[in-house]
Amino acid sequence: MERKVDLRQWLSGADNEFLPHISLDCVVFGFHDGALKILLLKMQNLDQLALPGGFMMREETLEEAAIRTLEERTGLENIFLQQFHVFSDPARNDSATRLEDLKKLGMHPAKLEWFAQRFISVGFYALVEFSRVRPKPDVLSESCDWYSLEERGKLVLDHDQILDTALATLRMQLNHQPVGYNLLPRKFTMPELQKLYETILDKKLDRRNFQRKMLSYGILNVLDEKRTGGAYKAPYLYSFHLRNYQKALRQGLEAGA
Amino acid sequence: MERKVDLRQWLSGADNEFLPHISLDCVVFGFHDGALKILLLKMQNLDQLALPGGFMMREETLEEAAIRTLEERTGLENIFLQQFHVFSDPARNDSATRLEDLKKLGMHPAKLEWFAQRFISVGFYALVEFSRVRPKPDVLSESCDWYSLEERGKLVLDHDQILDTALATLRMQLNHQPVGYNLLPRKFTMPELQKLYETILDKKLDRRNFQRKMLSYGILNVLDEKRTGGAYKAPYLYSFHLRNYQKALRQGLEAGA
DNA sequence: TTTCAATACGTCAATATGACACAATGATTT
DNA sequence: AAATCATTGTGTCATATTGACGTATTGAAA
Repeated sequence: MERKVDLRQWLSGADNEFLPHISLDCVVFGFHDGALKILLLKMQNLDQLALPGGFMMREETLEEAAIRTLEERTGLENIFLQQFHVFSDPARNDSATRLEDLKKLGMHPAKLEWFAQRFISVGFYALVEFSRVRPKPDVLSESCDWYSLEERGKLVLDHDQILDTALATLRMQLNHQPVGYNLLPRKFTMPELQKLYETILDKKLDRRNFQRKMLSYGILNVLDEKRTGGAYKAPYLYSFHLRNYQKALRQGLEAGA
Repeated sequence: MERKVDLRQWLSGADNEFLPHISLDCVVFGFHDGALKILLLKMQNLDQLALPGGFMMREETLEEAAIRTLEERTGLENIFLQQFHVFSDPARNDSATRLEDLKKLGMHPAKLEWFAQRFISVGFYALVEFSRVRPKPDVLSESCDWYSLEERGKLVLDHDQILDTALATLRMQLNHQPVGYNLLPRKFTMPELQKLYETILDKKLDRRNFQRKMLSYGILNVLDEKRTGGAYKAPYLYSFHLRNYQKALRQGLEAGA
């Protein structure tokens, strides 16, 4: 029988089911209104934002811990995620004010000890379909919401660095991971796909050349539908040809070069 | 004052200066005789080979721990290394025979406990210049030597998987990391560079097109020397134009496509 | 001196790329 | 109902890049 212990239970006094010194932080990417968004938590009574994170139970893998964490935070199952870096600076979480903040939240001193220890944090990035996410704060936070990359302020601890590394990784793996498939809804238009590439690569691409190259890979199905409702000419809808897509990713695309 | 505690000291009874549950394993790549080699340890009294690994001291980063480990194993300083994956399967190091083996080595029961715990291991790959390495076994092993990828047998625990992942990572990052610079001696010939690419990518490349592409990047200095001594026509020697090389890597080469 | 096999340099057709033109569309405005 | 509009779909063309291959050169070995 599986024993599920979440942070709320644990904070309320259950025995410690987590491995010490190891944590994980997730950069959850979504794509909405032509921009990359990330999921951030606002700590209770504080003006600081933080990446959703968690700890590892004694009998699960890092990936299982990340999935557990993200299912709680997003309401989604089968989340695509990749670990990308371990952050291990001894000073990364010994912020002077951090424990004070937690004490203010009324945390029991015995539990404060847990947060006082040194943590090595494994960074994951997750790709989710924006519209399907139902953000839910965790015990320590008062809100969980989408933020665009520009409007985020300074994040807690080294979370800015984690986010930057995630972005750089996403950029490097864009042609090797199913980024489009996981960030876009099942049906999407070519301009939407292009905008996604432009956002991640942070550069403009030629509309016509982009389309030519994308179609040449044979990873897209042109659907017999158009996206009506928008202004001006209605673009075709596409979906991914999953088998060809995965095959092409194994070789590595070269889109946006 | 820095306090250095190595595995030997620690095993001999010093206080535990290592973080629990966290280990690291290094895949050290060298290039010799036109083939990729990796550094492996042979455990005492056992026919098993293992990757060089170690633990993390309470006040160092993962990278510092890996460098410390590798300096001991290779005699080199300034080793190029990259973390590439964390291996966290709860069952990865609960081999039935493993503790028995360690007991046979005469390890103190108190120290055996250390090895009995669950470990999350961070995988690093390192690129070194083969000829400069002076392999040195650690306390638990009787030898430390180069092996070609083919002649290695089954490795301990999940080290086969770690090695395979390192290779796949190396292949993917070949055009983004200074692989040639770190694996080859300062002066090298074009055929040597090509063979390196062919080995890592595991495919033949056209000699003339490879040279054309490499030279087109402007990352190589043609030296006024040739490699004499070999049979037949003496090839030119090259060295990397470090500034251009690093600039080109940031964009990502496309060699061997 | 000849032979040899590998290196250096070059050619060329096929393909891919980057930059741009123009017609078609469907909602909005007149 | 017609004109307008910004965007989308398709196509062109000069240039650059690629892949495949040919030939001359070199330095050691025969």
